[in-house]
Parts: sequence; structure tokens; C-alpha cells
Amino acid sequence: MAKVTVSLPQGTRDFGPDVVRKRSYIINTIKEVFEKYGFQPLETPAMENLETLMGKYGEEGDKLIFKILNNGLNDPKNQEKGKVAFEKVLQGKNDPNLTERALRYDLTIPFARYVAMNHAQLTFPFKRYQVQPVWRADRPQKGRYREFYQCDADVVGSKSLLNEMELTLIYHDVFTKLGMKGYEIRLNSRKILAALAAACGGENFMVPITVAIDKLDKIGLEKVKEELTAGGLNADQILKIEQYLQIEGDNATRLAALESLLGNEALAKAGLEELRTVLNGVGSTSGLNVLIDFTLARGLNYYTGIIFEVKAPAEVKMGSIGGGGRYDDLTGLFGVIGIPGVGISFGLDRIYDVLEELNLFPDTVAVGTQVLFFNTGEASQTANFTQLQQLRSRGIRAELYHESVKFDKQFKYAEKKNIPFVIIIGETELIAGTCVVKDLKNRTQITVSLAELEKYSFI
RNA sequence: GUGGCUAUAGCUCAGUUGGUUAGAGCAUCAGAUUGUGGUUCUGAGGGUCGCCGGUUCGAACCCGGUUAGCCACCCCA
Repeated sequence: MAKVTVSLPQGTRDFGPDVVRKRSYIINTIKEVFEKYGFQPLETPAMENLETLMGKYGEEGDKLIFKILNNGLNDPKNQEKGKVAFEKVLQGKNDPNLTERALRYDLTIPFARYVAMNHAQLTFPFKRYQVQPVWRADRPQKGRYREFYQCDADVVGSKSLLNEMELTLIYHDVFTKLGMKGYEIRLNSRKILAALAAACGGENFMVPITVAIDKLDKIGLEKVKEELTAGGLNADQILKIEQYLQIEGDNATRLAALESLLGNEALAKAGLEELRTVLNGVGSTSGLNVLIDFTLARGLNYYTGIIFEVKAPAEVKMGSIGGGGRYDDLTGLFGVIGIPGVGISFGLDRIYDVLEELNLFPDTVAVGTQVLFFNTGEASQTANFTQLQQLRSRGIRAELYHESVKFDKQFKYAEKKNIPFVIIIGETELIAGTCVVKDLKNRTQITVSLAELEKYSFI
């Protein structure tokens, strides 16, 4: 056996046939729902100008952007500039003389760039969905890769909370279609978090407060309090945050509790109004599981209104499988102001793991070829081929085994490829004008005439 | 980016305080049998023990480096 000397870059994966089928099943389900709600597809390049991406994801984010080395650095006329640029890179700065392009880090910023560039031509509200890979130079670990897919849907050019309602229902539709019972959509509003910050030390504390709250279910209340103390908040303020975090009960109870805690803050009032509107809007949908969760913060600071997060069913311990929120001015980063938007994202890899763990992939997803014709030799080849093409013309996925070998091998091939039906036309059948159809799953077989075969449904 | 754990056949793993030719199960291939397999029987192939270097008479085992995977932190999907 030849020794394999090739490998994959760190944090990247190949997807074999079975995995691609299952991933496609999820992606197609999501896309179908997006389309049903009037969203349109968009694709953007794998690479963007580095300038477009830098500074959009915070200091940490910038470090995780994969940069692309410029071509032509060996050209004598570029060498001097390249050397100077390299010195800057060694100091942690970028220089277009060395790198001016980078792999996209998410789908939101490229979308914002697209909207900024095309806003004059677009019909607003513009509803787009996008399913493409993104790249991060993070260190890989479980459920975390350097190349992974994002599935996003955003609406820009509308402030209506109707959009939030629809996005909530999209989540519901997708997870219901995937058979994921027990998932949970959580809602909060950044306005309420801002109100909390205003009541506890001022707007400047918004970031440290949200960052700490975001970690609540991971590190616990005590650690959050420690972190807040370290962030410069005093005991009274922390007490108020603690009261805030301890709000429990059903949605109505929670809303009422927040009202009494922060009701005199204008932002809190606005946030509560948003949440009530969305809840009432989607309230009657059957099976919908929406929970107000004031401890939901989400790290990204461009969110300004309602924020979403979807939790996997509790029994799988997977945490978040989707998230999103409203942002007031995303394209402002690119000089086009006044285009508000709201968007959500699905965590494809995690959804995959959840479906796998709960055994929720339908059996049909694994089936590629539906029918295998056994190769029974030269004499029957024409007959087999005729029937093979006949089935194909009906849209049935079928193949003829490539050589005449013992049945044992042909059966094993069918089994490995998860082919549910086998058709045998050998000498006996050739004379009788029939064929044997064997159902490998039930291990039953029947002999049918060729005329009957033309109408046989392989389910 | 920081720290910890791991790496032996295609897969899952054994491998004694460092000591002859590194093993098992599954998988693969061949044969027996049969126009209907996944049971059985017999046999075979397959590993410079992740890679590079060091210590030693001798290294899968000890040491250093490196790469990849896993876990935690940071951050995040």
C-alpha cells in the first residue's frame, strides 16, 4: 500500500457522499423555508478587500481574519515596498503592499458591502438569504472549524417588527420540518440591556455588562458578579443586575417583572413594547416555543433591537443552533446611512450534530441510487440495459453493476451504497420476459413482467 | 494567540521496568459452497509504531522539536 503523504489544512474537512447528502438535506430545508417567506438568494466572493473586513469584528476578530498574500512580491519593483510592509506586519499592522485581500469572515459584512454598493438599484425592503462557507483563523476544537458554513437571512430597509415576527416563524418552520421537537427560540432586546446599563453606571458599561451576562449559563452568577466588579461596577449596581438576571416565570410574568425593575427607563419601555409586539404577532402559531430571556445578550455589538437565539433540545447539550438580531445602521460602515435591518443565522454544523444525535435524518436522505441491476452476463446485457434506461427515463436513479461477478459481491455493493432495490434479469427471466425485483430492506422479492416493471414504483 | 492531553494495520484498540520476527477484533482480498448475499470454514495481504532529531549495545516505549486531533481559556458558529 502506498504511503499517504497528503493532509488537510488545520480545521478543514472533506465531506464524503453520505455527509454531503445529509448536509444538503438541512441546507435545502432551510432554503425552501427562506424562499417561502420571499427571501432571495445572494452569493458573494470568497475573498473581500481586507479593508472591507478590518475593524468590523473587534480587535479579536481582526486577528482571526485569514489574509491573502499579494501576488508579484518577487517583482523587483515591488520588493522594496514589500520589505517595508513586512516590517509593519511584524508589528501587527496590515499593509496593502503585502496583503490587500482576505477570506470572508462572515456573511453579514459582505452583505452590508453589497447593499451599500447597490442600494440605488435594490428594491427595499431587500430580503436576501445566503448559504456559503466562511473562514476564521481560530484554533479548532469540537464543533469549531476554520472553514464552516453560515446560513443567513436578512431583511434590510425596513423597521417593521413584522420582520422579526417572520424571522421567528422561519426558525419555527425550519426546526419543525427537521423534526426537532423541544427546540426553543429565545428573545430579548438590546434596548433593555441598554436600559439596564443606563440604570447601572451608564451607557459606557453596556459592553462589559453584556459580555458578562452573555457568559451567565457558562460560568454562573457568582463569576458574572466578579467580572462586573472587575469592570468597575459598585455593589448597588451589581445588585440591580442580579435582580435583573433572576427574573423567571412565563413570558407575561417576566415582562411584568422587568417593567417594575426598569419601567421608568425610556429604553426599557421601548424594548418591552418590541417584545410584546413580536410575541403577540406570532402568539397563535401552534407548537411555537418562544421564550423571553433577559439573560440573552449576544456578543456582537452592532445589534440594536430584538435579538434572537435558538437553543437545541435540552437532551443534546448543544447550546445555540441559531441566532440573530436587529441592527439599525449596518451599511453606515460603508458610507450609506439609514438602512436598518434584521437578520438570523442557522448553525449548520451544530444542527447536523443534533439531527445525528437524535437520529432525525430520514432514511431516504441516505439513498442515492434506488435500483441496482445485477450484471448477469453478456447474454442478458441488452435486456438489462434497456430496462435500466427505461427506469432512468422515469427519473428513477438506477445503475447496472459493472461486471458479471458472483451475486455475493453484487449484493454487498448494493448494501454498501444503501441501494434499496435490486433487479435481476438472467437467463430464466430473459426467456420468460420477466424480471425479479428484490427489496433489500424487507428481503422480499417478486417476479414481474417487463410491462409491469415499467410502472413499478420503487419506494 | 496561551495552556493541557493524545497519536500503533483501512477502522477500534492491546503492547510488561526499554530487549528477538509489533498483536487482536472488525473490514478487505482469495478459496470452498450457492443463480439469491449479509451465517460458517480455510487462507492471504496490509504497519520504517504521525514526522524529524537525540540518549542507549538496543527505542512503539525515555528526552527535545514539529505536525495534526481532542479539551480548556480568549472569542465565537
